[in-house]
Amino acid sequence: MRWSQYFLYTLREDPADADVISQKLMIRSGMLRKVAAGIYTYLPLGLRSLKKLEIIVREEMNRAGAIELLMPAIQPGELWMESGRWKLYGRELLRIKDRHDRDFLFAPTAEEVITDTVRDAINSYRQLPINLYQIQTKFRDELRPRFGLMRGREFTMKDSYSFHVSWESLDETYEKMRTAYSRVFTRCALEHVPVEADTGNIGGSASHEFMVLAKSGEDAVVSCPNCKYGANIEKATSTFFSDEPEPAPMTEIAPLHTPGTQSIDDVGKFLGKPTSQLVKTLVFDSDQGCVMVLVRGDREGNLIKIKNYLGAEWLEMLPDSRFENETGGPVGYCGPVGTKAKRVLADVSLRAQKNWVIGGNKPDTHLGGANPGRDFAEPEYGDFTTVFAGDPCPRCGTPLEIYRGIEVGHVFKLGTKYSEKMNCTYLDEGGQRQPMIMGCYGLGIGRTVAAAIEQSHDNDGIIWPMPIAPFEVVVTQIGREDNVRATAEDVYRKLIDAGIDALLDDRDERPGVKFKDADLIGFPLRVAVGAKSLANGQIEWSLRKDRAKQLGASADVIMRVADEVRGRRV
RNA sequence: CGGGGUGUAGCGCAGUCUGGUAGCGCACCUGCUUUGGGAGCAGGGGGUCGGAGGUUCAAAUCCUCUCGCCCCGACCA
Repeated sequence: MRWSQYFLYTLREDPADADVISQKLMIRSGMLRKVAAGIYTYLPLGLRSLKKLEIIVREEMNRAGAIELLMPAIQPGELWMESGRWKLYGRELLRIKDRHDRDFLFAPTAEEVITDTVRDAINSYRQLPINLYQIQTKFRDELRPRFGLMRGREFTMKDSYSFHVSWESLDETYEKMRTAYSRVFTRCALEHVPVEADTGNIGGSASHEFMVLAKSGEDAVVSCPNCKYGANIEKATSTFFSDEPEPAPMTEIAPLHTPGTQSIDDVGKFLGKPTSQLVKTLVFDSDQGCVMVLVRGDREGNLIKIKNYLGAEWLEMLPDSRFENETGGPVGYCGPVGTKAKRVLADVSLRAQKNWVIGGNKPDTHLGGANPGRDFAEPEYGDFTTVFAGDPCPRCGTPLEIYRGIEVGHVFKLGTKYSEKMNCTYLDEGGQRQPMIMGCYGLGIGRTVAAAIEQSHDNDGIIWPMPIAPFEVVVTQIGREDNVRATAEDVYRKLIDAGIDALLDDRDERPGVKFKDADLIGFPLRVAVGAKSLANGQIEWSLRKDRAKQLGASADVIMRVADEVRGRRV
C-alpha cells in the first residue's frame, strides 16, 4: 500500500474526550473515529489490526475443534422471553420494534439463538459434543460507555457455545478453550492471567476470566505470587481470619455513649480502639428482602458474595431514608441487638471473636461486650468480605497481591440453565430425553487490540506486536530525488513480493513528519531510504521498540527485515 | 438515575461575566524558500456559535425549554 493513495490521517493533538491511552493513540494514529458515545468507526488502519486478530482467533478456535457460524445481530425478543432474559436483562439490552410492532433486540450475546439452533438440529447423544462459534458485532447499552474500545456499546466479540452429554465432556472442552485463549493472547504478546470469576447474569457453575494486566484496567485481580491461585476481587477468598475461639471469657454487655460517631473510623478514634476490634454493620436491600451484614471494622463488605449467598437477583445498599424503618436503628448506630432486620449475616472473620463492639440501635449509642447467641440470635456465617492485598492465599498461605486488569476473555460452564428453559434436549443411550450441558466462551476482539496498546506503547505512540500490527513494515522515503524514490519503491516492491505486509510512505512530507507518524502508528519495523545514506549505497532500518538504526546495502536490509518480520509473527 | 461540567471550522481552544460585523493554533488550498525527527514567509478557503423559543434596535453572549458529549457516583455478559 502506498500511503499517498491510502486513507490514513493522523492527529497532532490528543482528542479532548479520550480517557485512556489506547483510545488516545487509536484516534490520533487514524485507526478509530468516534461516531457516538461508545460507538466507533474502525478506519482502514484500525480495521487491519482487528482483522489480523480475528484470523488468529479463528486459527486457535479451529485448532481447538470449534466450528464457525454466524448468527444474527438482531434477534427476536420471543427467544429471550423463552429463556427469561427478556425480563432479567435491564436497560442494557437494546430493544427494538420492527414495523409490525414486534419485539426485537440487538444482541449482547447469543445463548438463545444458538440454543434454538442446536435443539432443532441435534437429537441424539451421537451428535454431541459440538462447539460452535461466531465473530459478530454485539451491542450492550452501557449506562456509561468509556475507555474507547475497552468499554464501548457496540463491539466485536468472538463467542462460542458448546453442548455436551456430560460434565466430563464439558470439562474437556472448557480446558481446550482455556488453552486456546491463552494461545491467542500469547500470540498477541499480551501478558495475561486466567483468574476465577463470578458468573454474573449469565449464570453457571464455574467461570474464568482472562485478564491483561494494565494500570488502566477496570477490574481488580487477586493473585498469589507463589501458587497459581488467581481470582477476580469479586470472587477471591483468603484465610486471613482465625477460626480459633478467643480464650477470653464473655464480658457483660454494656452501652457505650458515643455521640457524633457515625463512621467506623470515628467510633474507633472515640473509643481508642483499632477498627479491627469493632464490628461494622451494613444493611442491604434486595429482591430477597432487607438483610443486615456484620463485618470486622477494618474490612469491606463484598456485594457479589452477599448477593450470591442470598441467591438474590439484585442487591444494593439500603438508602439512609429507610434505615430506621427496616432495622429499628439510626444510621451509624445500627446493630444486631434488638434489630427489626429479619436476616442477620456475619463474616466468618467474626466467628471466633467475642465481646463485640457494635451499634446499639439507639442514637449516640454503641454496645460493648455483645456476644452472638447470648445477646442476639446467632447470625448466618459466611465469606462476605473483599480480600485485601497481603491477606494469605486460600491455597498456600502466601500473602496475596492485587493488580488491575482488563478482561479480554471469559469462559463459563453454563450447565443446563438455557437448555432446560428452552427445551434443548437429546436422547441418551437408553432412549431417555436429557437436557444438554452447555458451556460458553467470549473473547473481546476490540478490547484485546486496545489491551495490546495499553500494554505496549511509549511517549511517541504505539509499539505493535508483530502479529496484530496494521502493517509490519513502513518504508519511509526521505526526499524526492529520483534515486531515493526509485530505491524506496524497489525496497517496498521486494518486501511485498517476499510476503511482507509493508506500507510505502511516499507522501510529500518532510522527514520529521514521516518519522513522527511512523512512531505514532507504531509499525514494528521501519526502513528509511534517504539521499544521505544512499550516497554510500546504504539504506537504514530499525525496530520501533528500540529505534536502534542499522545500515546496509538494500538487498541485505530487505533480507534482514523480512527475517525479522517472520521471526516475530508467532 | 443522582451530582458536576461542557457544546464556537475536520481537530484543540479563546470569546460568554460586562450584548454591538465570530477569533487563535493545528489541519486544508496557492506561491516562494526549506528538506534526516511534527519548517518559515506571504496569500487564501471553510463556522445555521448543538437545537427551539423568548427578551432586545441588536444575542455565541441574557432568560426558558430541549438534545448531545464528558467527569464522579450507582450499575456492568
